[in-house]
Amino acid sequence: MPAGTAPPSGMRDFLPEDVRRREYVIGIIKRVYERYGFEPLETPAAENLETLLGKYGDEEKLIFKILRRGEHEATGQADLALRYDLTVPLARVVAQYQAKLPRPFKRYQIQPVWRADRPGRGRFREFYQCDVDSLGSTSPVVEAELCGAVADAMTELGFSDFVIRLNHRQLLTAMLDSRGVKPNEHMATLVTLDKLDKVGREGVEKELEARGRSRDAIEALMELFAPPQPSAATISKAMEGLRNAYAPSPASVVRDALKGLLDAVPHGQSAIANLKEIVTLAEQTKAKGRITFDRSLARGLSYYTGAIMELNVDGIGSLGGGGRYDNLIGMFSGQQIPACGFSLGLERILVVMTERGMFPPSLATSPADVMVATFDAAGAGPAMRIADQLRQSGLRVMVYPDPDRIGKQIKYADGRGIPFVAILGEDEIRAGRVTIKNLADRTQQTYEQSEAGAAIREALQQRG
RNA sequence: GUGGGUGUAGCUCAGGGGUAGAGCGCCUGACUGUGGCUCAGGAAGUCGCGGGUUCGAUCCCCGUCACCCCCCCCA
Repeated sequence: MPAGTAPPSGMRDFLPEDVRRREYVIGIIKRVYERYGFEPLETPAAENLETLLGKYGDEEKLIFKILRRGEHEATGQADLALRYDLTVPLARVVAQYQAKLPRPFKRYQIQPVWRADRPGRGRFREFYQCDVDSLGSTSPVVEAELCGAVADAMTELGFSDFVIRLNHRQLLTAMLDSRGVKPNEHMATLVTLDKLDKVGREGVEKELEARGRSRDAIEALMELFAPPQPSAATISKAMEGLRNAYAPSPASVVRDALKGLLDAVPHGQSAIANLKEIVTLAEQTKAKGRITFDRSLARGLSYYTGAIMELNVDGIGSLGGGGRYDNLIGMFSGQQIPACGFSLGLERILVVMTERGMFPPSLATSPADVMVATFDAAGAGPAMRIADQLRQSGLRVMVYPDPDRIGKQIKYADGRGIPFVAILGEDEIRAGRVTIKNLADRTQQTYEQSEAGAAIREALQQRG
């Protein structure tokens, strides 16, 4: 086996069938985002290295760096890097074009990003993100609308079991402060607590112990982050018919949970008020009944400053996430512009949709409606002429290029799912006619060449 | 980065110290202007790579690489 024909690890080739599926999903997401007034944006694959550094926290080791070129290449130094996400490039763009862009500015962006991660199920080194962001407003309307747009897109894609988990960075900070966790230990502690939904309470306690936390400190943290679930009955009622592990909660349940937290963490007051507003507003959107408050949701990126969100379905990691990042743009321009966004992971969505068979059958389309078959080289000219004629009547037409045995040509068309073959032999050419063979019902009929297009269109319509 | 598993034909995989197998796919013909079925034939593999043991290794041993799963992290 000749080695080295596989694409780089964690990166994929997309064969025609793959591209159709991807474009189907991207098309739906775009259409939904456009409905909310988001505008398209694209940025280069690479950014100056300094643009990316210092924005992500300790995930920076996963950035794909690009060596300096030419005579400087030997230094092994990098000056560029492939973009790690779409949010930091957006912040750069907004800082760069402040005068040109409206405020608020709403944009969506669907492009690949690169991470030097170890590939795994639903995890790639090159993958597409579908970002929506609103810049220039601190209103909770922004968060609520983003949740609504994401829920709308998921629903249009056919998902019925997704949940948007919600939390707040400032609330997390207040919670950790209240239990005596030092600010420089916040991130590491949060990363551990974030695993509550995956490894459970025991797993988290073990990991905290391994990180050197005292038994008392762990108790205090768990009491706050993983309290016994008094409302479990309410929740299970609310999620009747849903089989996912993440339970959406009615807005009232979310508000009750937040009220309870306020007593324990008075310093989280403004964050809690903010979350309540978001949840209440989101009730008026497609996110209604999809949102749940999750006090252990942390998210790794360090640029978040306010509300944080994560989109989940059962069986795979998150399908997307986002949050508010009011200070990021200021890192580029000096002028603080508040911002909030949400990112959908296209590949994860595709993995789940493929497993669940969520693509419409019409996606398995053929490359053409008609294939023109000929018997000898002399037929090539007439074949191309009639192909052109058929295209003008709105059909997708390909010409089989070689005068292979006719059976082989028909077999090719059949194998590609092309429903009709236009047979153009000596007899037909002489008579100015063409034989149209319907592969599905094995019938064929000879037409005047000028009438063939209409006949095929009609037959196609009847097939649906 | 950790633990486990797998590397044999284009694909899915079987086998086994003595020059390599199946199914599917592909090509040719039966059928010189008609596909899905059938039949006959054919092409195609330094058995992941390097070393060791052996008269002889694809098989046993050591190393190495790649891929898959778990942990980890994320989209």
